[in-house]
Amino acid sequence: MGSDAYARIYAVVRRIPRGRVSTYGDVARIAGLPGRARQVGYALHALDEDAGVPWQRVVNARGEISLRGDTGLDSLQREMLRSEGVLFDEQGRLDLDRFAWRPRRDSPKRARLGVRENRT
DNA sequence: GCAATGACGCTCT
DNA sequence: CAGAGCGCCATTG
Repeated sequence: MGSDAYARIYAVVRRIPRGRVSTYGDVARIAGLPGRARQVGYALHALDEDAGVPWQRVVNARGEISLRGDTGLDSLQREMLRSEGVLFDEQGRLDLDRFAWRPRRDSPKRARLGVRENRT
């Protein structure tokens, strides 16, 4: 534990703006750990509550909350995201084309879809 | 050190 | 579009 990889992962997650989300695979890739999406899951699982890392902004590539329901964290994550303006459909999924965070380059396509601001 | 597990992802059906 | 299968690799028992 205490590995440098975890620190990189946390640093990337901290960069995700409020009202946006990223995926495990994207976080891994941005952190310089391509193909290690699962390690992102381990890192977030071992995370403390008061670590100041917005773990709720990380979802899987389907735009769905990937937590298992037995801990109750899945509902917590959905609530936190909803309070940030991230909307879920009836299938419990969010639209990655609208809410996915794309660092280093802002796609005009996404801007056209109305992501530039979150107004309830 | 081997086998099973998992907050994942991509491809094929 | 949904489900199943396979690949991936750090972590755990």
